[in-house]
Amino acid sequence: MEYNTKQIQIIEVAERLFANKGFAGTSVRDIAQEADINVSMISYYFGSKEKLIEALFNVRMVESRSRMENILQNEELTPLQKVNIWIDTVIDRLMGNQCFYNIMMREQLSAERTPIISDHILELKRRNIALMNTLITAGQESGVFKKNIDLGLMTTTLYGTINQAIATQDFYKKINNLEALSDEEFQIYLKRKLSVHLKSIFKLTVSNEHHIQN
Amino acid sequence: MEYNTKQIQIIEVAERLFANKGFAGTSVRDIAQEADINVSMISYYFGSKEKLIEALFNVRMVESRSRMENILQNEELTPLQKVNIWIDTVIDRLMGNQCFYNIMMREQLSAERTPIISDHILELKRRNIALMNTLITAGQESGVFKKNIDLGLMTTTLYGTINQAIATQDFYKKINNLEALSDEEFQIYLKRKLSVHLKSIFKLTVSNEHHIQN
Amino acid sequence: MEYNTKQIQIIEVAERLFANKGFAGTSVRDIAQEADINVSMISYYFGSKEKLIEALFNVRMVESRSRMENILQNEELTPLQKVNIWIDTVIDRLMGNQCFYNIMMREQLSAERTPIISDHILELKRRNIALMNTLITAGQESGVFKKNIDLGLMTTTLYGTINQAIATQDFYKKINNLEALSDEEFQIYLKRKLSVHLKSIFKLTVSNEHHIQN
Amino acid sequence: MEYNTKQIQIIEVAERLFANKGFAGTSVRDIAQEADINVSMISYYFGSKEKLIEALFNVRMVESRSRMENILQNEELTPLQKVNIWIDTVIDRLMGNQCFYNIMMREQLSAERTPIISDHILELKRRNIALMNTLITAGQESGVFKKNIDLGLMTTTLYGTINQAIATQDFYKKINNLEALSDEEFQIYLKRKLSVHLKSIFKLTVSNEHHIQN
DNA sequence: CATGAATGAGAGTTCATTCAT
DNA sequence: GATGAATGAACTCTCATTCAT
Repeated sequence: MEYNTKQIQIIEVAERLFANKGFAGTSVRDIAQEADINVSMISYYFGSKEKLIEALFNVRMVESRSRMENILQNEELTPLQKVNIWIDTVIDRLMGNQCFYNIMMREQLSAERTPIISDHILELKRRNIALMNTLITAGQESGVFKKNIDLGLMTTTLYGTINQAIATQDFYKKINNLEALSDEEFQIYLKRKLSVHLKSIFKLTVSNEHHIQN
Repeated sequence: MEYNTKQIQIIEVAERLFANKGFAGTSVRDIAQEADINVSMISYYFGSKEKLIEALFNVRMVESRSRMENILQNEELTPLQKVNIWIDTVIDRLMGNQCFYNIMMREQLSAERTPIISDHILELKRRNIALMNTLITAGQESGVFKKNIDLGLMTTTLYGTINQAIATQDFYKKINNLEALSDEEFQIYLKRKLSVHLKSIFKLTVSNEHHIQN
Repeated sequence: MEYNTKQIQIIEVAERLFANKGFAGTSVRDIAQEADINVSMISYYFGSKEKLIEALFNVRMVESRSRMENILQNEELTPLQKVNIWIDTVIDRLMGNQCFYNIMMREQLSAERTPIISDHILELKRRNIALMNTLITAGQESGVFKKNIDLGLMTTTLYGTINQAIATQDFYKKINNLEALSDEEFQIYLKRKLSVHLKSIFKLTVSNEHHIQN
Repeated sequence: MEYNTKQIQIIEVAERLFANKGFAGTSVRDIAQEADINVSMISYYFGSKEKLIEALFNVRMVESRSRMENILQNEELTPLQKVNIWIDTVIDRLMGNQCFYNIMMREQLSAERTPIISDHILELKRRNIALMNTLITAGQESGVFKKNIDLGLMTTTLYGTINQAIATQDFYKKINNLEALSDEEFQIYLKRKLSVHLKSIFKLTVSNEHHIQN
């Protein structure tokens, strides 16, 4: 499905507003005003407000596809290095698309799910789990990773920690007296912190390396 | 602030609906219908829809107060035991009030925050961080906990993992072929899994014990 | 029809609010709050909001009765003196019950009249016209008043001027730089001005005296 | 500010209803029904019910502007002739826009004034007083008008008498047995009566002419 | 192809009144 | 006799969408 310039523009405005005010809390008039278009354009271009958020998911989901497949194919990296790169990739992806992942989080919290969106999310998760499974299994076979790793929960911790960090970043800023930092500086700071934190957790939880180190 | 039986009933219905459909996505007529009361009752009892969600936060926040203070005061427990009990307490609390914590999560995701609610959340977090800080510091002083623990991120991982697990429980059920389990059974299963998983992470990340054990 | 203390209290509050915000613009809750009583009291004591304004008219109309009859019976006064006293009486009555006459004015402006109130007003006017008619006729017979006086229009001018003066008193104050005066002082000032003004008009219009004077 | 045909139509319906039932007593549904439009049109075209009445004042106020300025510029007329023409102009204006001046009267009676409307009224009055002032002063300078004329009160009498006559026209009709007359006939009759009556009052009160005549 | 006008449904809230006590 | 709880209707306004052009 291809979208023209105007549609992309609408989608981007909608993405920001849906993230800030929620889907139901955002009116098509809000979107139209921010995007500087006529209200009827949303229905005209997408059919309905519902279809607009579906379009948003289409665009963002397609974008995120086939980005991670490459990590695994690099044969020069150790499994742990791959895990670390993967962690950084997820951090970058989530932090770089906070609006979108905010909407996705909301959508997951919702009981009244739009099938198309649910399908998108489900597929994305399956793919992520599958990729990670390949990665972990390879590590286990070469003996550097523990057996009995609950992949589902590890993924939950990875995504959950990042999502929670994004959702509560204002609080984190306040608690750690980082209010002097600019938005950009703080984003970089938080990414770095999350990276170290999550890699540490994964190393300790997943790998056997620390046995040797200590 | 005290609420009568009818008000409590309305709050409970509202809690469920706000969790399922979001605040903006839930109309006062939806609530009235579910609670089998007249639409005007919401304004009558709470003043407005906005005030209703504030009342909800008042009730739930008051409930959760002074539940955890007791853990720390038990002098027979080791710091790690306290951390483990604390983890289980948080899991029980979040999983036992999924609706409410769903709403709280949504509220955090929102840019347009209700001041009263934001204040509630901020205060709750400060209290949690402060409590955990006491706990961790005690462990560090007795030498069983590592230095340089980022408490903010540890808390983020704890709450983030549980929240993510709750938000994606349907997916988790599907992935792990647990669809045969009843809702109740699955809740118990998930709690157990989360407990083991998070305790493991905390033990590995926070304590020095594994040096000796291994 | 007799009203108890509480009813009188409600009527007085209602009178002020109806004057300030209009009948439709005043809610029974406004009245109840100002009168410091329960909302249901209005219906309880008067039957309905509609009946309340009727009660108000009952009370005020009864009060104003038989006040003017005495003027005519004083045989020591000349017809013109009687007219002048009558003018002052009307000024005092209207200015002293501005709230009530405000409501009466509004009621007259309304197309959707309450029959009982309309009847009250109609009866009051008939009485006033009849009284004045006696007065004027006596003056005409004794030769001091002109023939061909349009009593209806003279009354219209009398009441119209006073009502207009009351309605536009803020403007009059501003125009004549009287804003330094206290409310009470200004009321006295305006009464005096109206008295002189209207007496002058009536003298010139009604009596033959100025022929002699000049 | 320009209004399209539909807006003008709505304004006209609103004018009549506001005059008949008051602003608060008229619902937007009433207006919509009478104007045969959808309820939402009022908000759509004017923003709100409040803005609708402001629009009404905008329209009517603009209309009445620069109508009277011409009277003064005619150099062939004597001051008294000018006053008489001015009286007829005011009668025509008020009687020809009874609905609007009814609303204006109500607005003046209200304590809770809409600033924009109050400003309109204030400005209109200032203009009228200023114009009349020019007229009277010229007459005084040429010796045909008395000194010491209270312009404010004269204006009050002029407008007050006409407004009162309009407000009580049903009563006047009844009192003078004019119920056989059609509405139109009665309007003409009343205009004529008011004209003679007010001109007489003004002549007697304002001019010195009658000194000579008698 | 794109637009602004227009719509009916539904939003949250307030209304005058009634009911049970 | 008096009250506070509760009601259903009505309020103004905004919603997503459709229509005519």
